[in-house]
Amino acid sequence: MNDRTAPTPITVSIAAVERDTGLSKDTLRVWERRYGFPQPGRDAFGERTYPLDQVDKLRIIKRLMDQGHRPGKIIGFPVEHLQQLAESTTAAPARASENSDSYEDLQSYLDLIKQHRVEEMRRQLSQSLLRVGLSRFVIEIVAPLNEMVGDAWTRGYFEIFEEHLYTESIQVILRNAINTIPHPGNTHEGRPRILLTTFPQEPHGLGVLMAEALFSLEGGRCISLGVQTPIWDIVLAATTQKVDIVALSFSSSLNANHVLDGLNELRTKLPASTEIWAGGSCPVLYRRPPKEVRTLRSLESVAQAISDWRMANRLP
Amino acid sequence: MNDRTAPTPITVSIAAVERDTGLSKDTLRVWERRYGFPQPGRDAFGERTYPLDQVDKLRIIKRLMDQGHRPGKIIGFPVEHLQQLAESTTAAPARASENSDSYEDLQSYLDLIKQHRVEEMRRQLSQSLLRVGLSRFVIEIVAPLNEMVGDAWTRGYFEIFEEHLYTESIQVILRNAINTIPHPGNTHEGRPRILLTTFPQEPHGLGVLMAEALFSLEGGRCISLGVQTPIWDIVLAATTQKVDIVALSFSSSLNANHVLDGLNELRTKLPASTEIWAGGSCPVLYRRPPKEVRTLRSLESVAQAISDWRMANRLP
DNA sequence: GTCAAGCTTGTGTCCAAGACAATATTGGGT
DNA sequence: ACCCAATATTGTCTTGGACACAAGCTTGAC
Repeated sequence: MNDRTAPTPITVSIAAVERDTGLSKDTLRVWERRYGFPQPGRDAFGERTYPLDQVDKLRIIKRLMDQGHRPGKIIGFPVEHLQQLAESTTAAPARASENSDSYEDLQSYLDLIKQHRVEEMRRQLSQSLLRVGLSRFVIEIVAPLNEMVGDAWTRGYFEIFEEHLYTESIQVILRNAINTIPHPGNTHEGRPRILLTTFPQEPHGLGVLMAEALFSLEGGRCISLGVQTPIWDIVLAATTQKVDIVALSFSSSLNANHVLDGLNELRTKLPASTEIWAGGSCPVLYRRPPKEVRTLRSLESVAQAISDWRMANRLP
Repeated sequence: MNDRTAPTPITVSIAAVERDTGLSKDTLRVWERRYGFPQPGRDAFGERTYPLDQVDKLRIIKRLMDQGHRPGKIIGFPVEHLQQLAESTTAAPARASENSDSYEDLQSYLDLIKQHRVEEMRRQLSQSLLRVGLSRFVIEIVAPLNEMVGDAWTRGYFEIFEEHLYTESIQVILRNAINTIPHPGNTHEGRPRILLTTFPQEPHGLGVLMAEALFSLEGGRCISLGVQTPIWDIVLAATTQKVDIVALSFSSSLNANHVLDGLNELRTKLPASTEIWAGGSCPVLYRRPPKEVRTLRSLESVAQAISDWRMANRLP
């Protein structure tokens, strides 16, 4: 580490490559051994020195891997081919299911992000929120937008920082809106009490925030732990906070077995009186829905779920 | 990695220890070889399994190293001795500067967390905010509280979920407060424009949020990317957003070399006209401050830094 | 045709002991 | 008391082998 790059600025150390590409040192060495790429030179001390063009290629490969490609398949391709591959999937698949009007609206948000007009995007989001109300805003605008942004990133149309800009904006708007929801009066005495968080492997927090908005609108009392809470701590928190429901959000990037195992473990450690609700875009939730866990297939079903809970627990 | 902790929940893998202590795998192995500590057991596959008490001791050692101690000197001491050492050097100076009154107040927040009275804590935080104003609230209450909560967690006094409850509460209060700051008028035309984020290894977002509050109060225009932005994306965002300053937050758990290398690399990739400001509790920032980077040793210096920038750039 | 279970291959992480540059500390000479 | 050189400490890099976990493919049941 340090400035070995300085004397010969055309090559960088393995630590720098790890930083720049996100590929671990171990991975870099094992690729070199197995695939013959990258093929760094050596400095006077026998340590690897990576030319910049190889680092660039590694960055592209990493990006394609994030999109689902496997290293062994693509590592041999020349850079031009890889770039083609990254851009070839960029074509926009028109979404037939959306009605054209709202789809146009949503698309305009993507354009604003791509043009980096963050303030204008926030202004328009706020306007939409005021126009349609928080519930419809979350269900009809934020949720599909999330998906479109995720898609756009997968296709390489968005850079990571553009996704960050979007996420931060939505977060600001949603948190602000949640703050304006009046605290539940005594009609339901703030029940159910709902603990919201994600598993340790899940860093995405927008799902939790959307759920918090909808639950709060229904008069539930939300206690959010943010993201990435270890299972044992979820149990501790649920117990000490005396919650009725533990609600979890799962994105599609998660490993199916981890999700199911985690939910089962949580189920055994929580008292039976505490319900577990799971939602999000993770496919396994709906293809092999775990027993003893309520899966919320869509955000529209949140209101019904709360209503069901109140019915079952004899609350108005 | 993964759930090898599940069958015997009292030990953790080397990757988990690296994540929790900030000590690299290489360092952990070489300490074991040289000093005989830590001394993890082995699982069925011959891989290291660290008991939790050893992880705790490692955390204390890391902390003492951040204060200038050297591993070889202290690694043999028993835990109690290390704790004494840690408290004798940290506790006194930090608290002495506070008047006893406010220290009592801060302590009462910790008690509220420990009793899980989240709503009451938020109410009191809001009151404090109203009483002293956002600037003093951030500097005199949130910052020392963060430190105390971090301390409490390393000592095992807090569970992870209690830290999450605290973090979430502060986040709600701060974001709400930031929202109420009126947008800068045309006195400074919203300059400087400041990009805020953290490096990929840094998941803690409170530092960014505190900085955003203070910068905004000074009339700067903040663009936050949230946490964990790759260096290359920081450069892209800084360019497209035409920011004057890139501000980064570093917690003490980060590896010193990674921080310095990352800052140096960022410096070479950003145009010279873009300043880099670095703040947070990471000791290396102040023990070996990198050239061409402005380090903000304390939150109080934020106002001065903004003022300096305006002076240097001929703005009122 | 759909889905679960079993099998094969790909892939990342871990292990070992040795080497050495970078940083901190000590000692000696002015 | 100050500065430079010698010495000690410490973190990161090296090699090649091993193996668990995940993705993809095939088989078989309904």
